[in-house]
Amino acid sequence: MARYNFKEAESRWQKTWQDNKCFEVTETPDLPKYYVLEMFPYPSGRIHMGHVRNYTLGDLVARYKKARGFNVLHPMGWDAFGLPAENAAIANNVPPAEWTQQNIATMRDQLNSMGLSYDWSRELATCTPDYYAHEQKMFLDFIEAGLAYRKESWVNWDPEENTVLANEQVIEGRGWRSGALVEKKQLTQWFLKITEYADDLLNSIKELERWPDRVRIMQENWIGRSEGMRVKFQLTDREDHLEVFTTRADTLFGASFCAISANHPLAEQLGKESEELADFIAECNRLGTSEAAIETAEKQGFDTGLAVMHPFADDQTLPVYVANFVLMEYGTGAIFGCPAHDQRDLDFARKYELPVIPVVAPKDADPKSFVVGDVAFVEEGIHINSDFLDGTSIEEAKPIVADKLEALCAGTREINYRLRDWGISRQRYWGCPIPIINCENCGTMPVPEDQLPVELPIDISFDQPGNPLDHHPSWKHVDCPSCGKPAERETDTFDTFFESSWYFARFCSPHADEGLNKAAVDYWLPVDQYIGGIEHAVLHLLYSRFFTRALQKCGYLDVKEPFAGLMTQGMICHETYQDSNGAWLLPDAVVKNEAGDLVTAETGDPVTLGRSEKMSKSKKNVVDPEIIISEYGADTARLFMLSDSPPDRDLDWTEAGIEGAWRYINRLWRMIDEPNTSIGEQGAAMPGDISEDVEKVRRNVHQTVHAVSDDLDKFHFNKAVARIRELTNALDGMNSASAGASWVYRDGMETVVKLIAPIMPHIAEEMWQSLGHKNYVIETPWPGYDETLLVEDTVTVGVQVNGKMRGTVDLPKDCDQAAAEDVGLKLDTVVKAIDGKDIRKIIFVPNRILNIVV
RNA sequence: GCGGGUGUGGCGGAAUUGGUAGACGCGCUGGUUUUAGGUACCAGUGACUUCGGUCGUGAAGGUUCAAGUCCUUUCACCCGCACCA
Repeated sequence: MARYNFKEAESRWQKTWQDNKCFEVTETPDLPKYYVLEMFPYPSGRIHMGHVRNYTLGDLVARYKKARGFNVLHPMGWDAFGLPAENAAIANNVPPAEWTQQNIATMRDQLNSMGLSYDWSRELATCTPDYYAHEQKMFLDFIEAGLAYRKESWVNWDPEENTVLANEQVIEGRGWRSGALVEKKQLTQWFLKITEYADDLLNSIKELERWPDRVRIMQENWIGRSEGMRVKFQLTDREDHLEVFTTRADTLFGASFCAISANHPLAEQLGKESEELADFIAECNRLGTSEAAIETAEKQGFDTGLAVMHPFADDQTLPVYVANFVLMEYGTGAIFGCPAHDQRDLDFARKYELPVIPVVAPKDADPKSFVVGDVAFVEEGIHINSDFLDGTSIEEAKPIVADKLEALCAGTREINYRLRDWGISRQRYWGCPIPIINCENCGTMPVPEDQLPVELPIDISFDQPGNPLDHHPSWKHVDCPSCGKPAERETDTFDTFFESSWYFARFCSPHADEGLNKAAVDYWLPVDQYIGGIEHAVLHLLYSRFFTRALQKCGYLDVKEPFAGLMTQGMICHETYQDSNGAWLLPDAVVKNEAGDLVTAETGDPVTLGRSEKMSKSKKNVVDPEIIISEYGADTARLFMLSDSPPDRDLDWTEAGIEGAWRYINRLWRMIDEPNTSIGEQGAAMPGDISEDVEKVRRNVHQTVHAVSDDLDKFHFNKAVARIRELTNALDGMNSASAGASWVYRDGMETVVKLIAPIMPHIAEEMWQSLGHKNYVIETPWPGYDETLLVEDTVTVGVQVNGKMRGTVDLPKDCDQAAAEDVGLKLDTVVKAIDGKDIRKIIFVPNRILNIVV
């Protein structure tokens, strides 16, 4: 028997597809289009299992839709700007451009070895001027359209390296390389006005019907629309007042303090007068800029000594604190604290011994005795201790307070968003230069269009800390485009989310001089199916949605939503291993000894098995896809990726699972190479005499096509695989010599080949050829099915007594209750369970269940 | 802290609208062929059992003739949080 030679076959088919340009497409208006896109990778060096899963999913969809007659656009490119290239440059002294290009070359080869159906003629890399030139133009158009502006904003600052740090570079409040305490520092940066679209982005989420609910909810929460009040608190002994945003103005009578952010103008002003306060502010600024760090830090405050008047009671004053949990970015950067009904405020009040006055009590509670302990009362209730609000519910109270505050000119209704404008300036080298020139006389000048692109210089050095663009000898020195006097280029670059916010559009016309060719973009967009990691649920996807709107406003394209369908895949997990010293071990370094215990391959020392976790370099629980592909082939890897877990769930990588996939592929091959039933002639008519058993298999073929099509449409890929396996089990088990069997076997095998083609394209082509076909599977349409063969004429119905299963009966389909009772009541097990008791009721659900209640 | 998600045999997972829990695969057990081998094939495989049955979908309640599925409470784990991509 000839074993299936995957190595030879896979590279041969990959070459065939490429040589024949099988996946290159053009706009064809009379064909239905389908744009399937996987999130393009950052060229980190080698592909990892997450990529393999992502691209296998995309390829399956692309090939399936092609078989169903769509004109499928399926491109691939490289998200090539980013921090790792700079880190590599510093660590290994390789220029980022070179490092990136090498990685792209390696990863392109790796992707090709997976047999993915990409139109490589559309490949792009975001680090090439040919790509980023267009986004510089877009940015200038955004400024023109009022969608981009400059303002001061906070960054993580490493005082030792004199450099800005990313959140991931801040480890426990210290710089990852220097170990210096990180500070917050203010810089002037560019922002895109995503908040201008806050309502539109929020409302349109409803229309994204083919997006997972959880992503939609996450985006809704991220935008965080809240209706509330901006309330004025008059400062005592001062002219000015404090403005506070709140969604719970109804709890104003329970206010016991006000707190402002350490970065609030008032805090800064007071900090100049008090050294102690300045120290406290500095301490807050060491917390880092991430929301998680701020919210989880212990609540701390500093009493400014100032007080404000309660808007409803002149005689009542509240102390004003500077607090580390108040964010300047949200609302007005100031809050009023109502400890009884907000846990953070309560923690704070207990710490600083501030009064806790309950103003909402549960319906059945006694207003006089109701107290709040260490848990804030945040549920629905009735107002107490609240003057004119007493007795009202929260929802009733809100408009009453709002009217009152507005009447007193002490507050206004306001809608606030958690969403902040998108800061796009990065103090980094390896990114797209921001096309701006700063002139002492003329100010901030856009680079004139005829001077675009502003190219990133390649001759840079990382010898000194900070941004290489800043210390490049000549790059930043230019003449002002307006007055001609010496000026300086902006040395910041764009956030790399900038590139990924429009690449899906560039793929439609990857070589167009104008960037986005209107006709091409109109034809292909939106992306019909976008596939990628759940980790991008908010930022990348929200930025892209905003960017598309901005591009629409500037006349680049005519769609509002870039991605009509979205599928988010789960992560790849693997068991973890540690040696006796607690050091992590690669799966390769672990073997089973004779006793069946896990030991290190090298020394035989015992190994501790940890639970399966997301594959990560730090825990070494990684498997290199390249090794898997060379050992088992791309089809095996692809099959395994689709077999067990549904796409949106985490997937456990196991050696045994891969072996199972590999065995199945060999079995498929054997079913053509050494079939149990002889394979009927190609194109022969169906013989008239087909035995009952064989007819059953024939039905199975049609039922499988129906079920698999349905599963693929719903992205239930693991179920589709299971159903195909069931059909192959049936075909393999036929083992008959009749003419009818041979005909059904060929029909079945041809169907199997077509069904597996999107999953295991190489062996599908190979089998197709072995079945005597001269064309390619990728050119054949998806199989159809005969409706009349889908329904069985008998069904198995469960028989229960008092809801407990007691047996099953085979009944003609759609038979009536009397017929079912006839058989069901005679079952031994049923008779026994009834035990002579009176039958009170019989419930019958046709074709499903017969339940006898006694 | 806030937000989101997951939980079913030894394991990954199936299970239309509430209607035969465990499809398909992995692993394991026994057997056959005798394969140099991780191959192939057949049978079995939720737990307990006095072999009559009984119990089983993270836990505890509830609704129902009937609950993995609906409701309430609760536990555990995972992910995101704006300069990683």
